[in-house]
Amino acid sequence: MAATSKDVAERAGVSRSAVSRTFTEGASVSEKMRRRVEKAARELGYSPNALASSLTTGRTKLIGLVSNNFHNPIFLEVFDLFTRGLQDRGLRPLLVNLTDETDPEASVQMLRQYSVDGVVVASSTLPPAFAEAFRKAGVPVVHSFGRYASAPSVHVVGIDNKACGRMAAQTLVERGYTRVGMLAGPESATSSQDRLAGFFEEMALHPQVEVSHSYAEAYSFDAGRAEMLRLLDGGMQAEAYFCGDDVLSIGALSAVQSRGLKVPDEIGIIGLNDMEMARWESIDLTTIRQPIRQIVASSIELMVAMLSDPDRYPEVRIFPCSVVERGTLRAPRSD
Amino acid sequence: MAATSKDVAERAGVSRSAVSRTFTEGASVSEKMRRRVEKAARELGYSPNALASSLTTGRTKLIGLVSNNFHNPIFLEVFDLFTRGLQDRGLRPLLVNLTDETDPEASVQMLRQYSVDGVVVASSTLPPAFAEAFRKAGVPVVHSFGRYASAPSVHVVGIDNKACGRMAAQTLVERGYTRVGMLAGPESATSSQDRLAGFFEEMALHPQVEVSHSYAEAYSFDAGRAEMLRLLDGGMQAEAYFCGDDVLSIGALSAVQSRGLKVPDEIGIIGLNDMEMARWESIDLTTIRQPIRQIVASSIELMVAMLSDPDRYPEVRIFPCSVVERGTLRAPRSD
DNA sequence: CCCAACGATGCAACCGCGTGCAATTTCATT
DNA sequence: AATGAAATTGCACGCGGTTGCATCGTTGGG
Repeated sequence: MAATSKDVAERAGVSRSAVSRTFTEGASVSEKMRRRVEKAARELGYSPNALASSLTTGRTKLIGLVSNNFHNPIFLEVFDLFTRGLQDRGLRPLLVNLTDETDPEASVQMLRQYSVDGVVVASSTLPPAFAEAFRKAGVPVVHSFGRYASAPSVHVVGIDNKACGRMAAQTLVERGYTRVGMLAGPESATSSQDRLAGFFEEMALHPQVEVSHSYAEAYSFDAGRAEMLRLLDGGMQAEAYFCGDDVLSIGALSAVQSRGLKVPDEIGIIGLNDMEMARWESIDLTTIRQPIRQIVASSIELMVAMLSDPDRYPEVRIFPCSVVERGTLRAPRSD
Repeated sequence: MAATSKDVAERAGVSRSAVSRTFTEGASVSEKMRRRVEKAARELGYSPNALASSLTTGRTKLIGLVSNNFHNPIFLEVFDLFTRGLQDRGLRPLLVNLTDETDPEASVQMLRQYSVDGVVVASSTLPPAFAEAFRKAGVPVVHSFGRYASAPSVHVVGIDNKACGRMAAQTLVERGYTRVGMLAGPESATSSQDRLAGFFEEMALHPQVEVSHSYAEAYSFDAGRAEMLRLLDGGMQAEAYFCGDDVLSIGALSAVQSRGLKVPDEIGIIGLNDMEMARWESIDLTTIRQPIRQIVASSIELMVAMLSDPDRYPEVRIFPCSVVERGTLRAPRSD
């Protein structure tokens, strides 16, 4: 169906090498030859087969984009940023949706079969071991939104989740809350574990504060709402909650509202992410801002750097987060 | 780096053909040979290079998944469903984000360069011509959420947007509204155009109703909110609005709330999609349900069918929509 | 016991392209 | 105009697999 370099060569009356060279950056071709080949190519609607060429060059420009967060709206933006950023650099994202049923090992093998040049794991819930599996297979990998580790074996770009947990704790303490809780994401998610650890670590410095915690089943509105309803109806209500993610916060707010409680007077909420919805007047969520754009941009930079130097020394890039004050926490004590 | 069939062949003391055959479904290999090859393959961590084999088989199992709706949360679910559905059938989605800056023609060429077996265009806003460009290039294509056409040149799976517009109109008429408006999505989107056309068509049968319309800049919360604010502050307020999509509806609701108006007493809203948020108690949106799962599942079925019969006669699959009654429209007149 | 038929295997060509190398052309220089 | 260097071109091989065809060993039926 599609024209090959042979067809073009014949039509232009030159060798296949010549065709290949006119379509190869920096190859030695005379101006006359190039024009001749390009004319023939145009007439035949030819464009080189990227896969065939990858066989000899060893580069496919395919990047595996693997994630399991297909329910958190924040990841739509993440996918948007990743796909655009990769496209802008001539790279093609091969999307992998890692559900609970899919075998992680199979995904690794699949991406190797397709000879991807690199893999970016975009997930705040997958364990480091997953990204490491790619590294072991010799594939450049960067884990975005991954777990911070002091001695990483793969590139990690994200935030310091523990520090965020502490930050949330400090904020609640400053506001004078004395009975607080953390409504974390799924227990298996590394981000949940770390945020929770930081939260408790900081709270340990404030023994006057009573601390509790529980887990939502997923990073989703519904899970946040369900868990908050359970807490409220169980009569275990704290004065304020740190929710592990904005989606949980917003779900929780809906639950609070359903039970007729006033925010922030009767119950306080602080989230994490600063997703677009957090700004809505009807929500007005106090939250900790995670710099998504920077994380994605930095991940892509790192990936591009690894393509030219696959053995680049593993690096951790942590971006600072900060509290965005809105209306779901009461004002700081002015004592 | 990675082992090749030659390596495996040498190690097992057989020919490369034998290796190829043990990894090819339905090839003639003795049980003894297969075991021998599999052992060597296991020891070397070999798995066949999908790209190299595609060179001779002509199939890559790559499917271009192109969209430009990276801001409507509904599409996160769409991507989730598509990626999982494709994966389950051994197909790999190559994701293409079609922004305003990217040249559509370049995308077509790019996907051809990667020899994708097929393309699914998942977009409610792209014109039919875009999908047709793939067809012209000889690539199987199905346009999901595309424009209904009586004489399609490509496969289209989706809903009858005009009928939805009429359905919304009827619903408002039944509720006794006499001054209504449509808050449509971007003017260039085919779905906007068709929903609007249907809306006006139906309203033409009810001359007692005063009808107006305007466009949001995008299918997004913010755009819906902004446009509704403009309408309210311009004093052009109707009694009820049909919003072209739930995200617009929810943005509009936020605007209505900001201006201190009561829903549904002072202003009514009906949306389209029935996204998860529409069910939230704090939103409780009356809307028209679009059967996303069915549309995606059907699109994938169609794509798979086209892979074995590329010249399959173009087909349009339209799924019925229905009104989901919640709390943002007043009760029907009981006259 | 012989021969036909069939399944298993290897050989070699090919898929579409890149690239080292040698041959050839071009061009500036003397 | 002759000469040497530099630029251009083509040849042939290889990238990792697949597959038609010929060969070879088995098996089964007469």
